Amino acid sequence: MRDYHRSVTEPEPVHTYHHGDLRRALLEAAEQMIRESGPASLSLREIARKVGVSHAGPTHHFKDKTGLLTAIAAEGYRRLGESLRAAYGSTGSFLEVGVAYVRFALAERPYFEVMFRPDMYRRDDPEVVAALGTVDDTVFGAIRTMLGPGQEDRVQTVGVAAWSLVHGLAMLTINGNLPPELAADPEGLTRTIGAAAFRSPDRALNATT
Amino acid sequence: MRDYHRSVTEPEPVHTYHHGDLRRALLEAAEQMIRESGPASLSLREIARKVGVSHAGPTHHFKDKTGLLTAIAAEGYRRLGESLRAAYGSTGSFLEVGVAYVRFALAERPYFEVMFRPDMYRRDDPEVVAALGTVDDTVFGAIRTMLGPGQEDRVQTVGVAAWSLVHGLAMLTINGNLPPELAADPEGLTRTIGAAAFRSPDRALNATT
DNA sequence: TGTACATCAGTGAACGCGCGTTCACTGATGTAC
DNA sequence: TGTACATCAGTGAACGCGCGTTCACTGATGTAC
Repeated sequence: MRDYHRSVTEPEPVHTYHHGDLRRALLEAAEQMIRESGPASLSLREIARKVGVSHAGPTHHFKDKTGLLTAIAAEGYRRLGESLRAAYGSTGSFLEVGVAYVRFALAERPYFEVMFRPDMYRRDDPEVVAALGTVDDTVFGAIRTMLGPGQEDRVQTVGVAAWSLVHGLAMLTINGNLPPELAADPEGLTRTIGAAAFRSPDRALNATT
Repeated sequence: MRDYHRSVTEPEPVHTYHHGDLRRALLEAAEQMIRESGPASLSLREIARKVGVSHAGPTHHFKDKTGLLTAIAAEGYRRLGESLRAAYGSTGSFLEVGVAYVRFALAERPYFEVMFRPDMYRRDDPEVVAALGTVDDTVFGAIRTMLGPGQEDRVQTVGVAAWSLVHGLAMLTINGNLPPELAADPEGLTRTIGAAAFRSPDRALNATT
């Protein structure tokens, strides 16, 4: 249960016996189906069909449909946490954490979409809560470092501002609300507007002086 | 068709005859049902039931379910446009346009949620396109005024940055991702982070100088 | 003012569908001895 | 090494459900004369 995602990179373990790795296969099929048609039209029976298993099979690995979506959300938060941590670790830049957020939203769109449809899964699931905590730790750690000491009262506000900016940009890009020439380079766009808001006071996004 | 929304404020026209104003009644029922349980679980039959009409009734006013959702999206963009225009008209402040955006998202949440679920309605519907155009005109007009002449190349970037910020904030608030103490005052929060990013270069959201 | 008629909003039965979930089951696996 | 048994992953039939859409219809309305 806790390492099916790591084993994604391992060689397929030859489908002898019952199925071998149904749980992971179901999650991967679900991810692909969400990528193609969004999470709304997802059906347990169709996932089972795609994997080539009886439609009652999924029950043994996920209590019900919500259970499967909860597993997807948890995995999504885990991957997001890893992406953000890796970005911060390799660049030390808070801006690049934001860029990684947008990159994740677009590359792992199926996860991202489920994660932010809280009515679709159990938000109080322990794995979800734990993975979310990891994301928070990374982000707020980066903010505290960026702000320096004595700025604790600004941490939360800066966090929400940054999160809003990249989350909004990701959503608008995914939903096709942006002009094509901007949507074509989401990471560059993130750097442009992120830097304007968070990096250079003298070039902030305004004109009132 | 084109004025059912204006008549919302008029006295109920006594339900004699067939129904009188089924179209508007259906839209209002839909709005209320979305407010209670989100747009995903919306069903035409349930709307008809709620209004007290045969389940085949809606067909005469909306070709199909997508048609009804398209009408809701169009109405949503119309109302959003009015809200933003009113905010700008009465304050002349671009920041207050952003505040009005967030206010709209929370107060008219059913519309907002449908508007940004493009898979649920026909985005190329003429009414939708027209209403969207009005919104754009208002926003970009405000930006151009704020930036002043000779800044045409920054208009689009500033627009996307501002939109991302308020859209992200609205989504995160709606989805319950923000700490309760911040979510309690979304307008104040919008002013705080909006002003930081767009108003005072010397107080931008950073600390790297 | 009165009659005939066209319009069209709303009806109700019927269609076919795919869904999530339950349940008794089968049969391959791994383990105890 | 071999046998008996417990485990549990996956099966397939059955359930009951609500849905969107179609269709021939009814009956109230408004209009033409």
